[in-house]
Amino acid sequence: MNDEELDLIFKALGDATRRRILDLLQERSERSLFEICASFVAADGKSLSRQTISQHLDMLERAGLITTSWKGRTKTHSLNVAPMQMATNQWLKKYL
Amino acid sequence: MNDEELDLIFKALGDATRRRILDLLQERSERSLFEICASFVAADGKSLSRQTISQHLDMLERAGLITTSWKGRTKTHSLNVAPMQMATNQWLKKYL
DNA sequence: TTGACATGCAGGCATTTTACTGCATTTCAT
DNA sequence: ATGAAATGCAGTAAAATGCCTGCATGTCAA
Repeated sequence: MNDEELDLIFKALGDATRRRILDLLQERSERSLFEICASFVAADGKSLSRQTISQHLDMLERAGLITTSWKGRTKTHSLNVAPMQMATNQWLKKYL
Repeated sequence: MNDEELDLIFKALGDATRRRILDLLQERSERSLFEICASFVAADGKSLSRQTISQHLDMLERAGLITTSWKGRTKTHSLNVAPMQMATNQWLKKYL
């Protein structure tokens, strides 16, 4: 876990939309991009464009916080908590 | 602890320079801007300008991660771990 | 009181981030 | 085989970030 990885993880967590996506995936993983968009609309009507959500998902994936796999023409996104746990154990822990 | 505060905290942590400043202040608090600059040079020779460090300190202060007080013509910076603890307890904890 | 010390403020510039629109590609179902 | 469904890719624009330089302000010490 080097500085660049910690940067990616904390930057990914530094946006309310991305934190909400993680919260969604913790409730239930294996969600498609469309399902995630729909959940945003359902929750508060304030919808972001599909491409915007997709970019957030890319950033979460680059940080290792989600994993993806293709099922036919849909790509499913799942939560991966390992980076948060590593960032906590290897850096944040000393402040807690 | 609302979304904006969590944004500020995680964004502040998403930069290696700022994490290093926090690490420095945990070793010993009540450091001036000049002391912090000097510690950076001493550690690896790779120095950032005084104003750049000052901007990082501003961001850390906006996130509540450091507190400041004036002693004559020097401003001392001290660590405040409360925001990290709150962010952990109120959001991050569920993933650990 | 004057000069050096510590910091603040303003502005510039390149890069990144966040949002969008429009078009292309792949895959499934009819 | 054709159309709809799910996603990807490219490009744009505004805002934020990270770095810098130069000048101004306030404070202590000789």
